[in-house]
Amino acid sequence: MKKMGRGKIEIKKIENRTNRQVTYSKRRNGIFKKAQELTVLCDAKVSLIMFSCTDKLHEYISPNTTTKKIYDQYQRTLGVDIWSTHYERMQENLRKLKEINSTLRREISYRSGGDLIDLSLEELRGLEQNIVESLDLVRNRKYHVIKTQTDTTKKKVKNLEQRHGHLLLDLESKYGLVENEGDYESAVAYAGGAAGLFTFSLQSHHRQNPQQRGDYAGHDLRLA
Amino acid sequence: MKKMGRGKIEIKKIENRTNRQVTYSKRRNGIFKKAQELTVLCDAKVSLIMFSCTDKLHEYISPNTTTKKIYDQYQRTLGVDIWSTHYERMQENLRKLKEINSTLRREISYRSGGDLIDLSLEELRGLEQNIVESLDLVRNRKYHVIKTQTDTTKKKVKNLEQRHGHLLLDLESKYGLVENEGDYESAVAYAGGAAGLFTFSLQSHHRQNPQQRGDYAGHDLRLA
DNA sequence: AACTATTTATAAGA
DNA sequence: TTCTTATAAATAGTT
Repeated sequence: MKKMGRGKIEIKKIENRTNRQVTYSKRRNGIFKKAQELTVLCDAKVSLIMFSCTDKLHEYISPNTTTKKIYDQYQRTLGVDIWSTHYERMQENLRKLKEINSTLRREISYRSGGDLIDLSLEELRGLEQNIVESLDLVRNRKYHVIKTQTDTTKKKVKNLEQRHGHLLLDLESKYGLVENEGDYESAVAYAGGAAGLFTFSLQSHHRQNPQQRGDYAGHDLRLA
Repeated sequence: MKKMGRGKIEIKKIENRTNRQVTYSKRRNGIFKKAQELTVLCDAKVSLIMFSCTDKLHEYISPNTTTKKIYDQYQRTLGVDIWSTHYERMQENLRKLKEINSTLRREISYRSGGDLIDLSLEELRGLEQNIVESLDLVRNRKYHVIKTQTDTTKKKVKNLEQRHGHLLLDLESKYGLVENEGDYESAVAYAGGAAGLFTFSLQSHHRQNPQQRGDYAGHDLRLA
């Protein structure tokens, strides 16, 4: 058993994993002890955070303070805190978003007929013109949708009528002339699904319930 | 000269200021060296922040990393990060604002006649109704503004006419009958400031330049 | 800041 | 991991 070999080591990465781990553990305790002694002897505040090469976390923090406090003071002392880029950019983003938000709200308000007192006659004319054009677009779209739905419904009806006709012919060829067409409705019901379209189509002649207006103007857009 | 006395010290606050300062300085260097050695020997990452009792800052940070990175990893490792309250609340705020923004944009888009493909027939009806009502409000406001301006103009004209009449009477009483009213215009000019109102009033019968529509629809609302 | 007697930390071995 | 111990390193008191 040789006891020789204890001695100076070169300061470079210890390649032997176990050895490195042992040294890490020992020296870590050494530094922590030193940090604690410094804290006491010199009335200092120390934050010491270490990650081993396997990313194990070890920390020393002086008593009567916290990591956050040290860090806050660190930032304050450096003046430009290390988050400034990230953090201030965030703050700037927030500010911009709020500004844009407010612009958007104002625009919606104008378009809804609010805050008009702010607008000049010229601006009012522009706004009116703009709303008229928008209304035109909305109406065109509405008519398009109605027409599409109507066409679809017509096709369905036509299709049903054809099928009804075929049914009648079938029945006639199998059982002779059918005198009573009272089964028509049940035939439609049997077709399934299409019935709803009639209801919808009829609805398109009802007037809009004024309260439904809120669906468009009533988003709760305030911030929490 | 006694050389004795070097030796063990008790770990408690050094009361002598100078002594404490010297010890702080020496031990600080000692710890920094240890930290650097640990970094190299064990491939660890170390963040060491110290404040002296006079709040002087000293820092060691392992090469190839930053204090921010260490603290970010520290947070991640601890799970609950110490800045969550401030930072994450900010992030949440940003998210909400963006969401609201997008809602507002959609609403404006609908109101301008865009993205209508997304809307059901019922929604289109609501939107149309809403725009009709808004248009009404805008038109009412426009008429009100026009009427107010017209009334103001009328009053100004009436006032000018009166003053003109008084002028004529004055001239007449001083110099006898005035036959030529060619001075009317200069009299108006002399009244000052009111002339512009005629111009404005006349403008109100011009048609809106279509390009001015952009005043309302053309805000650049994209984020940078 | 430099010196050095001593204490303290620690590398290698068990 | 922890203990041991020879040796290296740190440092308290001094200059």
